[in-house]
Amino acid sequence: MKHFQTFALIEAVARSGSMRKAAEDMNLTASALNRRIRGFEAEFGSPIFERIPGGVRLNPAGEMVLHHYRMSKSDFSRVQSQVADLSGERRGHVRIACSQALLPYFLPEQIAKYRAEHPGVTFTVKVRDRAQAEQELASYASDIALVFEPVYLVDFEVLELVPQQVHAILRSDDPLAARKELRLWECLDAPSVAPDAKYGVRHLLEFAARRLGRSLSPILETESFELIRHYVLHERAIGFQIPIGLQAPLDGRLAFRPISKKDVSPGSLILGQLRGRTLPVASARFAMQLAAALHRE
Amino acid sequence: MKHFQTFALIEAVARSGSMRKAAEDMNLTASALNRRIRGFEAEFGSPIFERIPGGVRLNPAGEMVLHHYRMSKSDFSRVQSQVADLSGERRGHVRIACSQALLPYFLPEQIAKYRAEHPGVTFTVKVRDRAQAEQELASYASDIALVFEPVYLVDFEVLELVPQQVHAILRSDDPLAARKELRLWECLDAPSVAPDAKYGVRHLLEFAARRLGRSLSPILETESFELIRHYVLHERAIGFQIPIGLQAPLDGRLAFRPISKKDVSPGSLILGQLRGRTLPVASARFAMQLAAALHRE
DNA sequence: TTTATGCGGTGCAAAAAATGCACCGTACCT
DNA sequence: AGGTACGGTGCATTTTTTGCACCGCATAAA
Repeated sequence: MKHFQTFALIEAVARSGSMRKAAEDMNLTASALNRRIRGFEAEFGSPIFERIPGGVRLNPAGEMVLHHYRMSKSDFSRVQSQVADLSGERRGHVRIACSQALLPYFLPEQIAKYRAEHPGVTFTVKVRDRAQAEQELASYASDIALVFEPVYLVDFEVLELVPQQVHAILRSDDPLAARKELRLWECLDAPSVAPDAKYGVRHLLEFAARRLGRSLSPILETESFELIRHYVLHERAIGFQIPIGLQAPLDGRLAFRPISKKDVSPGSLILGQLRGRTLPVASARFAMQLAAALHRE
Repeated sequence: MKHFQTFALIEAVARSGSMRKAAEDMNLTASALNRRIRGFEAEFGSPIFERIPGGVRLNPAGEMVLHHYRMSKSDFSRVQSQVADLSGERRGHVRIACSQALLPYFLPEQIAKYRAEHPGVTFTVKVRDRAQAEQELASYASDIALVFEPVYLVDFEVLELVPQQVHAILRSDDPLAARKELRLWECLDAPSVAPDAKYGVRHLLEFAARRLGRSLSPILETESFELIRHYVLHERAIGFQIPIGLQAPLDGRLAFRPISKKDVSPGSLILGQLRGRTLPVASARFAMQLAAALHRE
């Protein structure tokens, strides 16, 4: 939208820390950009950038301005979306920040389902860890978040919460695969393939292991859940993941077994939005669909 | 602010119901205005005005756009005010909607007191009845409201509440003036001068009279509290008012006596703002001063 | 029914605003 | 000391906005 143009320029400058770089990003010359910034500052009544050697940086006033911009922009697009909705168009764009575990099965299925009913709606999916996901909401960069074991929960409004028990991922020919449920110490005895420390699954495991006086010493530690799933096919090892990210492949070479609740307490997969915010129609409806689907999980 | 210009034009058109009139108000030609409106509608994706014979009218989409604008504008000026504040300037503008009773003594004193400390702050005072005052807040036309016995209280956040007993206004030579406190039936026997039905004082009196099986039959009914105060000097009659709007004139010709709480229950004088809104610095500080002053009443 | 008035909308030329280019002074880094 | 990259500015150029004149249309008065 045109009336936000100056703010968009400000945001670009803030992001790149340099007027010239921002000017290039936004397809105009540094001089024009410079004048717009200075024009805004004059009109606003106070500088919003601190001029530092090598570039510029937002000052506190600028931070406030930028926050105002992001709020306004998001509210405006909400209005736009609601208007489109009441004219029966069912258009819109949904921005989601989610944990990795939702990528292989849950989200693609849900998005496809939604788009089957509303082909005019488009999606942006950002993969974020639990801390970043909340940041995404707070800066109005995403509309809804779907994360496992979020951390702060400030300004985070829970729309749906579903407990997820940590599961072990192992080869189906592994002796342990014969069991219905595994105990944690059984898993700790085997070589393990674990997600990075920033993930909720790892956190739950470490906590539970410490309670047993043991510790997790993975032979492979990674940020990629996909790598975990595939690695256990190549070496006898145990991976960990929550069930929503798991689905038995057709060839039957992998098995998933829950770890006993006596050892590892279930974590929460949480669907949420920024507290107090009114979402655009498409996002709100999609969030409702997600909530219903999670409820059935 | 320049980036709100198009919205300001939209607001002007909505207010006057005509592009040509609005164009004149905003000092540009109808053609330019027309193009800006159409340009906005195109960019927005939907018409916001309904073209009717004789002019235009906002459609529901337009209502939403206008509401977004008023919110954004108010938030932007809050940011501006906070920035000015943190640079130590103490500038700003406070917009108040209040009941008539506050005009003679309370508000002028409070405003003068505030301006003595912060000469850079200016004020707008709108006199509104209790229903209109809440409307003022909801449309972001005023920052704070100070009203007697507000009606709806939806989206109205109470900052301070002070009970006010209805007082009778009479000539000091009236026999009843000898009493410390009056009973309602005494007042009903005398000719009365009452505020209009939309005011809280009248409402409380009617309610109390009905409880006694009596009714108020004023010889003079008016919207002007000032007229009430002055009329009782000319004919033996009883006026009604809350004490915050009363202060004995120097010549001692008027007397004010509370009506017994046994007959008329006290009403509430309420200071409030729009629920959930963050006020500009000056308004917030002035509201705090008002709250403190009311607390002492 | 005719006429008159006022409305929104449009083509075109003039005015205003934003932009691009070339250049300045300055602070930092090598 | 020299090189580089930064923000800022004067001026010609381009883009956008505006004003004027005018159209078609609907309502209201003659």
